[in-house]
Amino acid sequence: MQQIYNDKMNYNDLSEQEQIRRQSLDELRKLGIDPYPAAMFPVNVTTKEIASDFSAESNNFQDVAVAGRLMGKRIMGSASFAELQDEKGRIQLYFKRDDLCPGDDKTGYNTVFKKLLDIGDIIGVRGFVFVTQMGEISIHVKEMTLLSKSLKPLPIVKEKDGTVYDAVTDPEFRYRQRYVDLVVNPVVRDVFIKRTKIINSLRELYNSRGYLEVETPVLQPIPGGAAARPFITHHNSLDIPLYLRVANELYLKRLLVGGYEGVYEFAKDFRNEGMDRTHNPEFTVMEIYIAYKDYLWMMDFVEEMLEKVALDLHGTTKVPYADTIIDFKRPFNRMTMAGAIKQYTGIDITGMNEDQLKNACHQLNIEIDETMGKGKLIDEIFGAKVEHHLVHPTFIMDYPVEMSPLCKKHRSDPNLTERFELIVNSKELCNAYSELNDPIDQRERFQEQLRLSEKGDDEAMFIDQDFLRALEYGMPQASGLGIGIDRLTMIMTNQPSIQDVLFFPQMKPEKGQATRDEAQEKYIAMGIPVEWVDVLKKLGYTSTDKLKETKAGKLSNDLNGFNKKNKLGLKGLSPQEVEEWLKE
RNA sequence: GAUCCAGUAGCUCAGUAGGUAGAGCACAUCCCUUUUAAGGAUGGGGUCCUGGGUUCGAAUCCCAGCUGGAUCACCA
Repeated sequence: MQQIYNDKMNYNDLSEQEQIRRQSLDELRKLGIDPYPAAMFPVNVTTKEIASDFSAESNNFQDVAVAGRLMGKRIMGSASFAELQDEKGRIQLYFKRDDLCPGDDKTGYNTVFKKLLDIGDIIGVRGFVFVTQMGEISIHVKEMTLLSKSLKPLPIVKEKDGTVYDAVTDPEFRYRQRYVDLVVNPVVRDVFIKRTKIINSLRELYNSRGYLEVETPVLQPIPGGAAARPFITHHNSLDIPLYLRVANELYLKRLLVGGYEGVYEFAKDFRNEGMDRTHNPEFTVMEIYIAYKDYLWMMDFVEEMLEKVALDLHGTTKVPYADTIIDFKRPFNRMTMAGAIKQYTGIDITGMNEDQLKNACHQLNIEIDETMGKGKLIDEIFGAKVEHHLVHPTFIMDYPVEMSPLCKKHRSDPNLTERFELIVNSKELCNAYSELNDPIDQRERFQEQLRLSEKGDDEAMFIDQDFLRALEYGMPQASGLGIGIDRLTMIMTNQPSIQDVLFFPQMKPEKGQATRDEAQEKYIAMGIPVEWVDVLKKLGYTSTDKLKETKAGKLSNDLNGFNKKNKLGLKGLSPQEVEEWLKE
């Protein structure tokens, strides 16, 4: 045991169950069994294939090899049943002592399987498939190989007739240790399979149209394409600040200038803003730009893609979400921004100037501040009074020009832009434009953003001179679209929180290891032997500063007492030794 | 950022007139020897989130903090 733990403190820190598993590990090695063998295990079938294709009549699957995690063990003397879980599902294993160990030596069953194998261990088995008296398809195991020993006990989740017992539900546990969540909550694994299916479904559609999947920079000198606060970083050899992208729009449009007629990217974007049920600092957006199209064409295309995703995933356009069913059957509802506001507030904002809009906000009890321009005021009204009504897919079109600096002016009203958002479940799911390709207009819009920025809007866009230069060479008319993939996944998989569709949602760092290791060096620098550092921390001397305020006599007493009480077996300390530590 | 709720065994959770910390599953030992979340018996396992305070005595009451969740604000 000592060889496994270079440090006895750590061993004592382990729970009883963890200590027992480490002892089992030791005993396995003594029996000549490598708990982490290198050789491949030749799996020839999955549990799902057996479950769906086995029939007693055809007597198939008579030499199967499956591998997975041991999820349950029921020992009945010389016979045992166990549950094996692989990626696709679970199957029952049947062990019979004399079949597993045909000779005189029954160690393989009595010791290895019954005693040294734990729930959570990864094993491979060979055998034949049969049906038990209870009617359960099972594998009669003739050979078993330990593939990877598990040292931490898994939470035990059991299920009977669709009722789950003791399910792991603590969100913090689930998000921080997603690997455990995935093992014990198969539904969670399924959500992420669906997420990939959604992305594949969209990609198939785009590729079938001949659009090109591309990659553009994540590190950008100017974070353009969206109004959002960026993360900032620094490049050492160039010695310049770089920003993590908030959007990839401006780069994809440069590619239209370059002559590609349809480009798309599934992009991770980063925004240094609040976190909640629908916002994570990094998130995935699909952006696509198609030359010679306009936003009206794009609306039809969005309907086509979302209907396809729903059908590919569910086989129907009707998708259950929370208490309702969202129907992605086309066509979707279409309203203009002004029309929607008029419908839900009775106020017609058409043609209003900034003061009139501020009045309207007062009238509607909407809080505003001095930094807000026309665009932001209208958006406030929409957000406060309209958005929450829009549960089923609804296009909101023709946004005011002030809030859409990258969008072409409306062909029949210069105060509006050719822009739409698709609102589903009261949240923006898609955003699309007839892209602005007039370089002079674009320059003026950027300058307007600059004025907003000077007014105090910290999300206003920067001027990207290279982008303007690209537009001056000429960009074809085009329509562009962004879809929030995380939110789309939430809706399509009926998940209430963005954290449920991200494998590793952003969390506050766990306190512990990292800081502890850093501090350990400080203790050692004081001349304290490594083996005493953990003892000090256990006694509450969590910083070296705290330590220096303590008298050497008391300290050596405390340390020696702890050593004795916990039978650590460390060599006792003299007060003189301890005094040396505290000297500077 | 504001308000509310939660934090007790590996997991799910009980536990207040303040008075020695509990259950189920898991784990260990023994018995049983073809089970279906669960065969039987016995047993081990706890920083009751952390730090203060009140008290003879705090898981429990008070204050502060940490972590998470919910709602709101912010997030075109």
